Amino acid sequence: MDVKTLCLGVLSAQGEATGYEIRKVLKEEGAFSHFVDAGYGSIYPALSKLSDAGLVSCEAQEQAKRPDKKVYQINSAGRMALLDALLEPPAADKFRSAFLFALFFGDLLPARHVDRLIDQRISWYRDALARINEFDGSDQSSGAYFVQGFGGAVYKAALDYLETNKHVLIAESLRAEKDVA
Amino acid sequence: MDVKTLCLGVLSAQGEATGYEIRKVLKEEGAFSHFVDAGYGSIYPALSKLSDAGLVSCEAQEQAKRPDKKVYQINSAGRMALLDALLEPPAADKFRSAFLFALFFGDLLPARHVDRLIDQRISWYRDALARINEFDGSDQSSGAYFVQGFGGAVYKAALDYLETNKHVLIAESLRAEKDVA
DNA sequence: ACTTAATTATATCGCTTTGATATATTTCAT
DNA sequence: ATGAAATATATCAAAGCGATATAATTAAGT
Repeated sequence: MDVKTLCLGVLSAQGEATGYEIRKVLKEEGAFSHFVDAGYGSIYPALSKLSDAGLVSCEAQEQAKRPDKKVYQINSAGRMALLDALLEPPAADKFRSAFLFALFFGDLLPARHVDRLIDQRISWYRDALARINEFDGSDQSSGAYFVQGFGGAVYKAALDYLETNKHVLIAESLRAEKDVA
Repeated sequence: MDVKTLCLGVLSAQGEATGYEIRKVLKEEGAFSHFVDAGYGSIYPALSKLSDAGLVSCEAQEQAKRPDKKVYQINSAGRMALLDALLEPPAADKFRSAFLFALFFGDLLPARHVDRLIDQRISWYRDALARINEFDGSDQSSGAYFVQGFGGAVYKAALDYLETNKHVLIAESLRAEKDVA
């Protein structure tokens, strides 16, 4: 997904925003953070290009002794460009997990390490689930609500699986360690 | 996740392989394809670097009228490097979905389009689920089995959610379209 | 009251990855 | 026999990533 489109989406949903604020929505506590990602290195150039293309307006507020604060806002041409992008066939979902890659080789690793890895991931998923359920559904668009529900369902399945099956893998891992000794 | 580590992992699990074969395991029907991804543009340079660093051996088989076929094999230094990499704290899981991003703005899109998007994603998840369940658990390591189970659980949750909640979103979308007309 | 840490905010830069493309042969199906 | 798909390596521009620099402001800890 093109970062320009992501920026247009955020500006469309949130009204005006700075690059800094856009990154927060895409990467940190924001509603989009669960399924997109973009850092400063792509957001700032994207906003410049959008501004050059006339898809957003940029109001530079002068500030004493620090760089101008640039507040961006989507315009009607930008809204059309966003729609065009949304109507194109979306790229395949992409899931990457260094955690699962490591667990795949769990047999080579100390049981203690595997145990810690899974525990950390369990608490990560717990946090993510809590974070996604924070949003109140009532004031959202039906699309946003649907997406939130999807995320919740997937997180819950991942969490349940880890909690239910953790001990099986650990037991196996401990058994393998004893065999070596 | 560094592509060099991914290559070491595949070579460790599969024995000897060419760059072409490694890509298949990481990207297409392979066991790793569900949670990692790498193209030729990163695999070939990674294999060269690994070879330079003495972590894999490379047997170049001369072939008439086409470039040498380079068969790589992990060695003991490579196995140690893999272990080192696996013991490091794994990067956070990353999930990206242009599909969910589009659905977030479902209210702006024609109901027919939303309908088609969801149907496509349902059949994608059905395929993925079938593909992941193809593997027979009996001959796998316990780590691989655990990872396979995780993938299956998550795919199933995603599929169930889409099938159960699709009609709600579509109904809402159709209602919105009538309101405009 | 004082200092430390976190937050706000923009920007750059090297490195890696991506996605597409080029090339050339063999194998399989029609 | 002809076209399509698979095998296999390689390169390249464009994009993105992660880390870092800068600098002021605000919140928190002691």
